[in-house]
This record gives sequence, structure tokens and C-alpha cells, in this order.
Amino acid sequence: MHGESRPCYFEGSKMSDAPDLSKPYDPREVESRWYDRWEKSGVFEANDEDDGRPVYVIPMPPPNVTGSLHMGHAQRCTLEDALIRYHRMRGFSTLWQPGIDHAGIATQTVVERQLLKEGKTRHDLGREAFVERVWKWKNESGGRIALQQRVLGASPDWRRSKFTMDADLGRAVTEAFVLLHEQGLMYRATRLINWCPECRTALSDLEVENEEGANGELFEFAYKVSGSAEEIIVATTRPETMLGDTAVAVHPDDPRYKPLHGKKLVHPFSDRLVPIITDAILVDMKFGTGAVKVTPAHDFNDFATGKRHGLEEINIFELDGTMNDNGGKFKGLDRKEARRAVKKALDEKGLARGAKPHILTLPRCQRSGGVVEPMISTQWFLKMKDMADRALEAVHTKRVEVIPPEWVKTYDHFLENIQDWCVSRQLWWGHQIPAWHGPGGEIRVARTRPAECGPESDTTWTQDPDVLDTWFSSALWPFSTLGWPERTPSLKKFYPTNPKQTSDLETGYDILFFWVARMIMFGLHFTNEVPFRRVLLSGLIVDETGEKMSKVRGNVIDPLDLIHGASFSSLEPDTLAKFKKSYPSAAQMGDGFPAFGADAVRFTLATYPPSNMRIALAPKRIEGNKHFLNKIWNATRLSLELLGPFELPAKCPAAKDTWNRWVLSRLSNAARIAREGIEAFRIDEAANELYRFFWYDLCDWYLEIIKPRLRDTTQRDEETRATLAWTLGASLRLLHPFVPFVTEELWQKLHDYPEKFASVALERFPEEGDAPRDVAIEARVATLQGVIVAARTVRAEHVIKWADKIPLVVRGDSAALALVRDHVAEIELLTGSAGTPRFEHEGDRPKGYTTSVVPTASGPLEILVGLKGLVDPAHERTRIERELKKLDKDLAAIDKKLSSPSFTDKAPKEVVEESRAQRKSLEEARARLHESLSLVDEL
RNA sequence: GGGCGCAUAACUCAGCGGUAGAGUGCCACCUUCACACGGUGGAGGUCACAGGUUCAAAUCCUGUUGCGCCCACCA
Repeated sequence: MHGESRPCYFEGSKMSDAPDLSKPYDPREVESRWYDRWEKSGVFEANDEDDGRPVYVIPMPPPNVTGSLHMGHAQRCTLEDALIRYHRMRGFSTLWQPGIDHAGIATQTVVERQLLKEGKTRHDLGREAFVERVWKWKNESGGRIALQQRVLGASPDWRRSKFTMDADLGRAVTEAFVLLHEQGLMYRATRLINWCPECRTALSDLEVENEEGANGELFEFAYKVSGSAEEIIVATTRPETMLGDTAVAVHPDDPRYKPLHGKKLVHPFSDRLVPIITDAILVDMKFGTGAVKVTPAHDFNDFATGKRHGLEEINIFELDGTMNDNGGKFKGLDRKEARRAVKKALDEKGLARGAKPHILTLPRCQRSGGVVEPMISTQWFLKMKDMADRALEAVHTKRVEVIPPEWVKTYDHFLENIQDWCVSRQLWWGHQIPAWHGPGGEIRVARTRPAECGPESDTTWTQDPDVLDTWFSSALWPFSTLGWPERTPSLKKFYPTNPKQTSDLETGYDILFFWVARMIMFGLHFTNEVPFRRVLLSGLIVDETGEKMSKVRGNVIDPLDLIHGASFSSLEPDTLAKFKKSYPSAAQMGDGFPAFGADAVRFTLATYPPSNMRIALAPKRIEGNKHFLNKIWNATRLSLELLGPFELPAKCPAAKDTWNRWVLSRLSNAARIAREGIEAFRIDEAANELYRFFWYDLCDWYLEIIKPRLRDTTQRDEETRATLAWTLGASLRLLHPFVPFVTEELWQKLHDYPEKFASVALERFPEEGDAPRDVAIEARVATLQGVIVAARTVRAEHVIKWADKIPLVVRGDSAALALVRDHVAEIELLTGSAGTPRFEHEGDRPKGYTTSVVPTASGPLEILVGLKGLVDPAHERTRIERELKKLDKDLAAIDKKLSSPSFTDKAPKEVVEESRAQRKSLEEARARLHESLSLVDEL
């Protein structure tokens, strides 16, 4: 066994603990070995040499399962590095929902949830204590994140960035805000905004999620017309808001209400009179009673109506969602209690007119899940129109390429309908707004506390207590992390202001609006340049049945469990039941699943095409890919054994032998497909081709063929040894981006690094031209393979044991025979023929032989296998009849096609010719089968 | 209501104008000295439905049905 560890150095120390290749592949052992070495050796370090090559900027992947991540640093590297890092990271960013942690919003949410469990809110703690607690949690959680990073092999950059509010980022945020204000784009206004009473903050439109299909009721009640017995009945899903009603609207053309136009209604709980207004925009005559109550302060449509008619806006809620003074006797009740109480009170006054069930959509806060309340509030807004137009143009002119392009329409739709962005948040964790409020209500926006505000101790001037939406700072990320607003060398070098430079962004489509679009807008606005040139939007991971992962549903699968293995026995019975329902293939795996390893998980994710919006994670598929890694492991083990002591060739060896030329040609083809796939962001195509090449070309054919050659002790086949070494090395280099750990482990066995540690990650990624492509050889080998498969099929069909050798005859004209004649040895080896196969042009049919036909470019080859004494004649008859039936079907189809004059006249000549040739070979095959049918009797 | 996407073998998914593909699962045989996480074969699909374009359609167009997502929303 090739057990001794080859000399390999790392930072001056020998790798004496290198594993023995004679052991079976164990992902846990392999993967625990490499991470630290990569880090210490500088594989992750940015390539800062300015050698004119394009620079790729790759964002840090989200590191953990809590939803929080840190994005303080970008990866900067050359193309070669980028290819590798891209893949190393892809497993991440598709597994975890990306979120931005510039201001630590996710962390803040975690802490708020902790407080909730203690029966408190952040307001009970106070601003200072709360912020301190968030710090504490962040620092504590660091350790856990670190572990997960190590296992997955992502960049360690995050460790260098402290979990602190970065001063430079703070400066960039302030600068951006002030600039926008100076340019008149950032303004303060009082508007109806989305308010989350639970978080007690304003939200942007994007942070509101709609819950569909909520059960509610449509409640009807009457307003009495002032000074008359008449009434108008209105319907509402939110009766409590009637306390803020300042009008009832009807359609101007509605005949039912024409007599009432201009009259006033009596508000049952207040002494104000409510006018009847006519409004064709708000009112749909056909819906309900055709009359609508108008609450301008708590509904977006009503707000707009109020503006049109100059109605009073009466706010009835406190910031925590309870009734304020305007609620009159209902003051202090929360929204639900108030609803009940108002309904009851209306009923007591004889105004209730019944209720019916109604399905409605509830707007909910993305963070807390609380029902969002439209509230009138003074906030900071950012004008979006012009920025959006530029961002649209950038994508349309391909300055930014969106991949897959299907997303462009979604992007367009968002930007074309964009509303001004409410950027202020009444939270305590984040970048505070650089505005100062004076005693007389004056407001100063400035980079630092303005002189006219007086000293810090002057409490009449205070800084705006609000912080910015976390996505505001995130939008600055591409350049704020490079030192902007300073014109730093990093910014100059890495930010793609130079058209020669290229940057890619890879992320999930769920933050296309939140983050990607805003980075493009801010990039163009502040730097006049796009922040990256290509955006790859990958799908989201969902469970095996296609459902979104959710804790409630119990279908969340922790990628670390997939990597390390997990046991079902540790789960509660109903948790397990839910899990098995969501992952049918895992349910069949017995008492859990084994450790698949990070490589297998990563490779599996790489095989899903980016156009897949949803990636249904099937553990079985991961298992299959782990088998592939095992295959790589064992193939390398075999190769090392066959090679003995050897030197890895520095370049592709020149080969004469058919099989050597063939495998190099296939390698060249695989390298081409892999490169093309990666460059076009079709990682799946690259990964699948490498899987196919390694297993089917290299293992199933090439290794089988060369085994006896290299084991032959009478002669040393240097050409084949060099070809094997080269091909294996190139395969590992090709595979490394997809399966970094196992390839690194094996590469170190192939290659001695005499002085300092180096990694396969630093080796060149193979190209098509590294090895010669030889299409003619590939065709010849295809013929050989056809012959071998035909003989093997006969074997398998007749259940002939391997130990029983089969007499073999190959017939054909001289051209076709010439192809295979030189490869008797391989045919004998792989078919288990009895002695050397016989080759002949024509001749008497040997008794008891069965026939199959292999079509080749130079005419058909007939493969005759002697079955006498080896098989049951009845069995043989069934087989032939089955094949005939299939042939007849194919023949009928092609005859139908060829007999149609429209086909022969109109189809391209080559296509017609091809069909004719097909027909011919089918006919021949049929004739031979008929022949062997008669041979059955001879058995 | 507007937009986008998906419906292909038992399952998870490729293919996207020229005779249906992969992995897993299934069946048969093989413990042949890299690997049973293996080998050799095999079975299995009128490519959701209905029209249309074309010599030719899983592939292009129209419509229908079912599912998913996004945006906007009905008082």
C-alpha cells in the first residue's frame, strides 16, 4: 500500500499527522485538517499586486444560522482566486438567508426577543442598557460563528473585524446622509407611514410583509344624517378606526346617495359632524353599501382621499398601539380591546347593522410579526426617483449584468414604481441621524454638531434620537468598506471605476430590492460608477417538498447537521414526524443521516442551476455526491499505487497510445466545459461535467484499461504513467473549487512542496489547451466502447458468470475492423472473452452464436457471442423478440418520416441523409436479429 | 388586481426545434487484488391539458388547469 506520507511542509513543520490513504474516505477527518493551514498559509489573503489583471470583489458570505452576519470586509482577489473562493462560498450564501449587519439589526432583534421572554421591552431597559446588552450578545455569539466558519472553510476575514460599530463606516454613513440632504434629496416630512407598534418604529414599505388569508369580519354600522332620520350604512374590517373618521365617501354617480350629497352625519362618540363627500377614486359603487368611512390618519387610501378633500387627520393611537385622547372613553385600550368595545357601544346605540366573515390580508412587521399600523408621523425620507432611473439605465445598458436575466423585469418593476424611502427608525441600535433639533424646532443637518447648537452640555439642542434603516448603510457597503469618502488607494484600486476591472456579486434573490438595487443606486449616486458588473442571484434553499423553511413548520434543516451527521433519536416524536414529512428521502435513511461533509454539501448546491428559484434540499442527493468523493479518494489511492514513486509532470505529456490520447482529449473537453460553466455562472454545468468525466471516463474506462499495463512488472510504461499522473492532477485542480477539502488532501499526496506550504488553491485552473483534444481518437474509442458494451450486454442479459469466458467474433468490413483490431487486449480484458476474439470480414455463421450490431462511422460491426452451453435458448428467444419489437417501432417511426414528401423536400439535406442512414442501419440490425432468432435452435 | 416563474421516469432535477437525459430509488448478476460509498447490465416517461406555427415541437406561439413567488390592494 502506498501508505507512507510524502514529505510535505507547512510553515516549516512536517505534516507527520497526514492521514493514511489506505483508510476509507472520512469527510470529518479531511475537513478538520485543512482550514487552519489555508488560513495560516495565506491562501485567503487578498492578492494586492497590481499586475493589470481584473480584480473580483466578492462579498463575505453570511456565516451563521441565527440570521445575523457581518459584512465588514470584502474579498479581493484575482480571477483564479475568485473562481475558487466563489465556489468555496457558494454553499454559504445559498444556505443562509443573507442579512446585513452593519448596524446589527438582526442582533438587536435577537436581544429584543430575549427581553420579551423576560417580560420586558427595550423601553423598560432604557437606551444605554439596551445598547450594552446588544454588544454583549454580539461578542458572545462570535465564538459560535467562528466554529461554523471553520467547518465550512470560508474566509476568516470576519475575525479580524471586531464586532464593533466601525468608525469609518459611521463616517461614511454620516457623509452620505449630509450630502443627500445638501442635494435636497433627503428631507423631513410628516406623512402616513408604516408603524410597528411592537417595535415602536417606522418601517419602509419593503419591511412590511402581507399575511394572506387572515380571518376577519366585515362589520356594518350606521351613521345618522344630522337633523334627519336618514342614515348611511358603512362597512369596515376595523370598527375601532371609526373614532378617527372625518368623512363618509360615496360615489358621485351613485343614485342611492344623490339626495344626501353635502349633508353631514352625526359621529356617535364625539360631538363633531362628519361630512358626506363624493369621491370616484376611493369608492366602488358595487362594493358593500357603496358608502365608505374615511379615516385619513390610519389608512393609506383614506389619507390620499383626505388630502384631496382637505379633511382633518385625527390620530387615535399612541405609539404602542393603544387609544389616545382622541379615543374618548376608549382611551388606553389596545387595538383589539378597542375594537370589541366600539362594536359593543355601537350596538348599544342601536347603530350596529350586523357582521359577516371576511378574509383579509394583514400587513405584518418583518422583524416582530406585529400587525403594522398606518400612522401619521414625522420622518426622514429619501427621494428615489432620479436614483432609480439611473439604476434602471445601468442594468438596461448592461453596465450591471443581472444573472439570470429573468430578474431584470422584477428589478424594473420595483424601480419604476418606487416610493420615497422612509429611512429613519425609532430604534436604538444603528447609525444615529446627523441632525440636531433646536429649542424652536429648528433642524440642522451636519457632519458634526454645528457650532450654533452650542456645547454638548446645552440640552436645548439635541441630536435626532432616531437611527437609520440598516439597509441605508448596507447600500454604501461596496465603497464604504474601501474607505470612502476618503479617496483611498483601496477605493481607487478595487472599486470598479476602471472599466477593465470587474466585480461580481453573488447573493440570494430575496434581497434584490433591499440591498442589490440600493447598492446600485448609491454607487451611481456617490461614485458615478456601478458597484459591481455582474450580479448572480441564486435560489433559496427550501425543504424537499418545496416548502419554505420555517421553524413553525419544523422543516428547518441545519447545514451543520448535514455536514456532521445527525441522529433522529434525539428529536421529539412530533418534531421528527414533521421533519420526515418535509424530507421524505431522509426519512428512509433509518435513524438519522451520516456525516456527508462540507464538500458533499457544497458540491450538491453547486449542481443546482442558478435559474432555480427554489432549491429543494434532498439529503439523498447529497449522499450520492458523498459517494462521488469516495470515488475520487479511491481512484487517487489506486493511481498512487499504480504509479509508485513518481514526479508530477509540469506540463501535459505527449502521448501516442490511443487510450492515453483519449483520456487527455476528454480531459481537455472537461476543462473547457468547466471553465465555460464557471465564467457564465453556470456552475451546475461545470460540476456535472466534472462528475461525469471523473467517474465515467477516468474511472470506468481509463483506469480499468491501464491497470494491467502499469502492473506489468516486465516493462515500464512511462507514457501511461505520466498521462495518469497529469490527468489525475488536472482533475483535482478542476474539482477543487467544488470540493476544496478532499482535493487539497489528495493533491498534497501528488505534489511535494519542498520549502513552504502551498495549496492546490494556488495552482492554475486547467484550460482546454493544456491537453490536446483529438476528436478522431474519441470517435475510435467510442467504437471500441460500443463493441465492449455489446458483448457485456449479452453477458448480463444471459446471466453469464464472469468466470465463464465467452467466445467472441467481430465481423465487419476492413475499414471498420481496422479500428478495433489493434485493441484486442482491451476487448479481451473488459468482455472476458475466451481467448483472443476472432476478427473476420465474412464467413459462415458459427453455430450457437448470437448477434448484436454496433453502428460506426465506417460501417456496422457485428458482435457475435458464442452462447452454446452457456444459456437457456428460451431466454435468448425472449430477448431477441423484445429487441426486434423495439427495432420495429423505431423503424416504423423513421419510415413514416421518410415517406412524407414534405420532409424529404423541405428538411435540410443533412437531416434527411442522417435519417436515411439511420434507417439503413436499423434494417441491417433487424436482419441480423432475425438471423440469430434462427440460431436459437442451435443452442 | 398586476407581474414573474414552474409543471419531463417512483423521488430530486437537467435539456428548451431534429429519434427523451442524470443522480437517487428499483430489478438481475458479480465479494474480479482502488472503491459494495463498488462493478456490469436492465426495467421505467403519449415531457400537465387543448389548439396553433413548422417537413419536424418536451423544446416556439395562444389558451386552459394546477402549484409557487413578488408587488399592489378591496372599504
